[in-house]
Amino acid sequence: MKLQQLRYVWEVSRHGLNVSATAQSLFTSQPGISKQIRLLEDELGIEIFARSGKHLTHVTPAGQEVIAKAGEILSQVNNIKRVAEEYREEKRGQLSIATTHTQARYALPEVIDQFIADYPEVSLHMHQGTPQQIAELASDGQVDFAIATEGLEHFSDLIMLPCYSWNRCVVVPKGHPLTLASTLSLEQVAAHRLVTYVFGFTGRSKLDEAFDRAGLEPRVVFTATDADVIKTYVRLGLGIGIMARMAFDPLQDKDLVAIDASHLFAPSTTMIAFRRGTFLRTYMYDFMELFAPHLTKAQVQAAFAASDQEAIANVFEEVLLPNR
Amino acid sequence: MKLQQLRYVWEVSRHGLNVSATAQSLFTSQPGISKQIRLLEDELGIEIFARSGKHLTHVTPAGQEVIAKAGEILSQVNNIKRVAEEYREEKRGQLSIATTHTQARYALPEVIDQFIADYPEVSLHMHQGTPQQIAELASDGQVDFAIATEGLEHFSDLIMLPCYSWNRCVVVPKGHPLTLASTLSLEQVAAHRLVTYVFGFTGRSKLDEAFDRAGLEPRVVFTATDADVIKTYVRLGLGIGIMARMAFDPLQDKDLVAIDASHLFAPSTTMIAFRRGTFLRTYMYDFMELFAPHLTKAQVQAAFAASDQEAIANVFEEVLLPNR
DNA sequence: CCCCATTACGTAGCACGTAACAATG
DNA sequence: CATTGTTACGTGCTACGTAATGGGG
Repeated sequence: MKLQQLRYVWEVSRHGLNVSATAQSLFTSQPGISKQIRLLEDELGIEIFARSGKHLTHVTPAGQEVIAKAGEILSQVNNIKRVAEEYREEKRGQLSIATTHTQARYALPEVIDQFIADYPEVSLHMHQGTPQQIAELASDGQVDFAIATEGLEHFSDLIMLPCYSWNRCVVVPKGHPLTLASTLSLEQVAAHRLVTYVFGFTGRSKLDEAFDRAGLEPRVVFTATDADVIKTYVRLGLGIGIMARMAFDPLQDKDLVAIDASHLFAPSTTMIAFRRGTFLRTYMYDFMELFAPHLTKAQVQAAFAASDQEAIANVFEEVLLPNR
Repeated sequence: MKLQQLRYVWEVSRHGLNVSATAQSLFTSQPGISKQIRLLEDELGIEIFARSGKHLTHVTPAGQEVIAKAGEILSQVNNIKRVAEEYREEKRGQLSIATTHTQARYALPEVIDQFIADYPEVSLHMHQGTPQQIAELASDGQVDFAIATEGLEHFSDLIMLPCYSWNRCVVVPKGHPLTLASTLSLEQVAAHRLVTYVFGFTGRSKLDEAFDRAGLEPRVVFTATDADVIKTYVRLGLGIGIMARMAFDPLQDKDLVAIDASHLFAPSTTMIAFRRGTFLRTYMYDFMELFAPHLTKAQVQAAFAASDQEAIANVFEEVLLPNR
């Protein structure tokens, strides 16, 4: 059994059982892969892939298990490489983060600014996408961290840690009637046409819940995946905006007014997630701590040891007060 | 990075950093191992072993982590081989069990008898030793199962499952004054000289606890690691025996009398343990179920998923009533 | 008929063994 | 001086690439 054989099997399975495509992506020849897989199958005495004539049709049950374990092995191989990097050059390496617009635009800039000051030799890669895509990237090991508020729950191989809690504000043009109200009520909000996040983005679900519970049916006339677009359409008079409070910039948004709405909606918690069982570099721990000061190396490693999300939640019980 | 390189590093570390000895045990040449380790170190850019002149003195911190991960990988490689065996020939393979005299002599025979009837093609290996040795064998992956009543607790990479609870009897020669007592009391027992298990064997600790709690100081005049020796010395009149009830054989021990003592001591629970993260063959699950009928495949896999021993204990709460 | 996997074959690289060497306790 | 790890060197195996072959949809 060779590591390459395991890698080939794993990659072929990842490429939809297309050996030619796999060969291209690995910059090698396709007969080479075919042969190595055959050799592995011969050595093990089982078929990993079922073939009909000259096509791979599906993965056998035995193959499923072999591939899963091969994945584990390849992941550990990566960990070994990382350990080596860590000891060889502590302050050099790569950091790949996948996140949503909201985080990238409003939460991360100062963190990243500090980080590149601390680690000028670490090359940083940011991927932006939907919460779904973000979670998949982290789960596949293509990025080190996923940062998002929603959509990370359904990946059992991700460890999710709470970073900060936040709430919403209602955004209206200057002089809008709502600015006269002393305290905002859900009914007042529901009376207007709304511009807010697309479902599945940036805590949108908490919003729907609140209206639901109050028996109100909000007239959402426009949805976007980020606050910049929301603000743009509020300016156009399409409706009032509901968005993350941190996305309101008093300097740039002088023509708008943000009205606190934290008493109307349940707070959302932004999470950072990474693959269970991966070795984290020192600078990765430091990045987390920069982003969420309670995520010290010791705390994170405690969460590592915890088996499920419930146990992790217990570890961080007290730090989830809304602060933005 | 090659699997062999990882294997070499792992084995050298297991052999006390003696490359020559490692080479012998692996039936290969020692320059070969030296070279491959060097190549791995070069590829990773770190030293795994610290050298003084021509001797390996100790493992570097980086090496510690690399070796740990290499161990994981080798264990997964083994799992892959097992998966293949499982699908290739479900009813053939090996089963290695490490256990104590008590289990081997009194609890296992009928189980093994049934097992070899069910799986004539599985070659069975029994290792006998102290609870300590047993746990180490299982923890190193040298045996599939460890079966014992004590000494398995301190190995965090072992999953322990409760098999059955049992209690003790007092064994005396026929006609001994204690046979006249209606119900035995601790005081009565403590009045005699005792022959029982060595500390750390077969639930000895529960015995000491009971006397301690009653403020009694038993006169233990002889200790042995197994009941056969205990019975022998009871026959010699050295004292009265306290041992597992199941170790009294009404047929062979006609010259002795067993007096139930389950009301005097807390019950002990015999456990079966195996390494976390190893693939178990179908016949291994079946063996466990033969030994302890509540250990069905589903139950065992539930325990697999549980993170710690507490969680496992919860799974099996109700099956721990003394029954032997 | 195109796409794709397998078979055939030649080559370059490398793992491993033997032998000689060096350093340590 | 015995033990142990490293260097040197030769060889046989094998992984991989190119080219040719064969099956399926």
